[in-house]
Amino acid sequence: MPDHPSSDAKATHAEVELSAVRLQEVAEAAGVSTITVSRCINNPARVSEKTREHVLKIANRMGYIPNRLASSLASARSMVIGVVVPTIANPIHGMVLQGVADILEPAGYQVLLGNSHFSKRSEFELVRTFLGHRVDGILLTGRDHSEECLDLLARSRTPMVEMFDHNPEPPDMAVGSSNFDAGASLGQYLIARGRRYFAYVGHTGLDDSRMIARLQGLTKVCEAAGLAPPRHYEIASDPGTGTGGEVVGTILREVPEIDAVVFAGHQVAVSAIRYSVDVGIAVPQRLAIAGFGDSPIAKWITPSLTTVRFPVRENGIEAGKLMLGRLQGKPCKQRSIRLGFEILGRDSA
Amino acid sequence: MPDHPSSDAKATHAEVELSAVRLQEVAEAAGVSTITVSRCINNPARVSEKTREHVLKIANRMGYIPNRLASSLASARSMVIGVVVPTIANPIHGMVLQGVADILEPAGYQVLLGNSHFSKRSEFELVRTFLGHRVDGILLTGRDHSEECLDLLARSRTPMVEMFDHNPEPPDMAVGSSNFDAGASLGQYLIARGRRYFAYVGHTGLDDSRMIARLQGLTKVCEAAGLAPPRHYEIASDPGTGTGGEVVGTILREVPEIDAVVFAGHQVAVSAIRYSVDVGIAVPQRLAIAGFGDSPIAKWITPSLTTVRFPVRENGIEAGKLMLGRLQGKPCKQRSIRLGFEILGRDSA
DNA sequence: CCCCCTTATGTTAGCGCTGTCCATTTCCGC
DNA sequence: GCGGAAATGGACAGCGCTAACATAAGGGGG
Repeated sequence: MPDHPSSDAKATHAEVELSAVRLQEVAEAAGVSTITVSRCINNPARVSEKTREHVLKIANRMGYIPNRLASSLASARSMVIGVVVPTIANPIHGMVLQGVADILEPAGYQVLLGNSHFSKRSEFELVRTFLGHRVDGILLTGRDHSEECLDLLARSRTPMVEMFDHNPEPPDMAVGSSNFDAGASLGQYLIARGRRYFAYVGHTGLDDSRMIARLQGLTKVCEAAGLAPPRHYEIASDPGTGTGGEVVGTILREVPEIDAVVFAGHQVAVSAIRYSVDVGIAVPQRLAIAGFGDSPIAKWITPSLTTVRFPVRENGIEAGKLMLGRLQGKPCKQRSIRLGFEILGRDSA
Repeated sequence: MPDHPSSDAKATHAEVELSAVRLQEVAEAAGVSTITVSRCINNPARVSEKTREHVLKIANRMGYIPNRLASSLASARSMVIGVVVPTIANPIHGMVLQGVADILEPAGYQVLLGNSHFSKRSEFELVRTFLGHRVDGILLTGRDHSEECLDLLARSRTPMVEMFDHNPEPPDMAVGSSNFDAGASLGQYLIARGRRYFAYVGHTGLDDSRMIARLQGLTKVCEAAGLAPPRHYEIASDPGTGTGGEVVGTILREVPEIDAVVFAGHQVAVSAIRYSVDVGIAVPQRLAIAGFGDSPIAKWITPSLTTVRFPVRENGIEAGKLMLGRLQGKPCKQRSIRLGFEILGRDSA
């Protein structure tokens, strides 16, 4: 052991974090104080051009990478945004995330990602973790959150945007299309084309309020048209997998008068079309099939799928913009942005 | 202004970070030192059970959320892993990421996400940013990185895993299937089924070495079989969009003797099938069509697509495990994990 | 009964950076 | 030439936490 008791700890640390250039080293090399180097990087306007160029050149030459942990700790801004999606394996959320990143990354923010697996409990845990990382903002998917989660968010005063669902009175901010309206519109479209007996197929075990809102919208227009409410079925599969076929058989066996099946997702709807064609159910003559969400396969299958297109990437972009506006202290025009949707009337209904 | 000059800064900070409970407050409330509280959370074994329970109960009641910025700064471990993907909008990378997260999140690590948009320059910038955040490890997609990027990684001694491509001699660690071998295998499959004149369709502007490796593998088996090397075409579209049709027309017009087209992606291959059927090109009789990667639509289109399936999620899982092993200091069995692939011989070739 | 070893907790000194306040310099009009 | 405003740079303290060392307390064998 060396006989420099005061530098022991430092020496040990230096071994761990080998050769990391610190602000102070740059300052010494440039012959200025540390705060000046800091300002050259974070607040260039407060430093003369000459000094700035000189310092930045040296910092660059030394391969200096500012330690954002220290910076964040001292300034209480982390330049990190936490994003919770149900599952990143679903391309939809991938595209939302792409929109988010396309706005946030150029502004210098990084995305900290978490998968809730459609569980409010996991969402809460992720929010807790994100707050531990002192993220500057949090984006959540949907408008259905646990009480304690919202409470935590409110108490921590962390900006939050709900994405991918419409919420006229969000806890903080929100972006998305109305799933209720989408369900209603699709229902109207089908009713206008002569459908009278509906079934709606959701997914068990996915605590997804958007799929429920779609059913509620559909139910409303059924009632308004004096029709029976849609029969509600659930299948135990991921929205991403193609196992929507068998349920069609079940439905027609149990309630033969049903002439339209609306699926909560598009992949399952496509697999239902595939199944129906295979077993000789005429689509759309005998049975209309429709879904929510679009994909190449929905367009290319025969008959092509009548479905609802949501502006997916826009969700992410608008959410990112909303967050950015808040973080930059701009006056917020509106807390809730309502996005539209489009009924893609194709061959299956 | 209050007359406590020494507490001015603190007061201002407190206003910003309203009501954040600190370690010290918990310690005072529990009647122990700060380090004891810290240990209760991070190193429970080093504290008696009685103390731990008592402290954790109080921490919980006070709603204490440890500040990981401070923790990371002091301990030089951030519990964050940086992941770079070309674009998260591509479901493939979404699934890889899901695999990564499924391993890393339960172990207490968070994923910091970055999109390189297939640009090595962006990848480098992201790595720089990640290092600024002092991530504990970095996952990159593919094995094609800029010199300065690898240099930075090596100098910073940050663990790194290359995902989604096979690299027998990685800079640090690697996981993936050999794209060269996949190209070769698909070529052999097609040659065995009587194909003699190949075209390969890649994507312009996507600096994606995996697609090139596939072509090289295909080229090798062509040469080995005494055939002409594949004619190389490129289309200017995302792999995700379905614009592979027109190129088939071009190919057959320019080189009518071509009897097999291999696409670098599956979406474009599917759209090529769709196009061919529409314009009356007999698939596979007149023209074999094959691709890389699988999806429901590849299976369901008529004729269904002959393609190569890669173990996508496994890539993420194995990459996560490799990283975790390194971070936990376990002896590393192998630095490079070779994953397989599967030729899905279907109707289109 | 003392010593050494193990276990439990405390003390100290930072981790690398930035906010605040203050000192100095520069520049201008009168 | 002088007072004062504006521009520029610096000293200091502290963000909230943990590594390392120090100390205290218990426990068993010689």
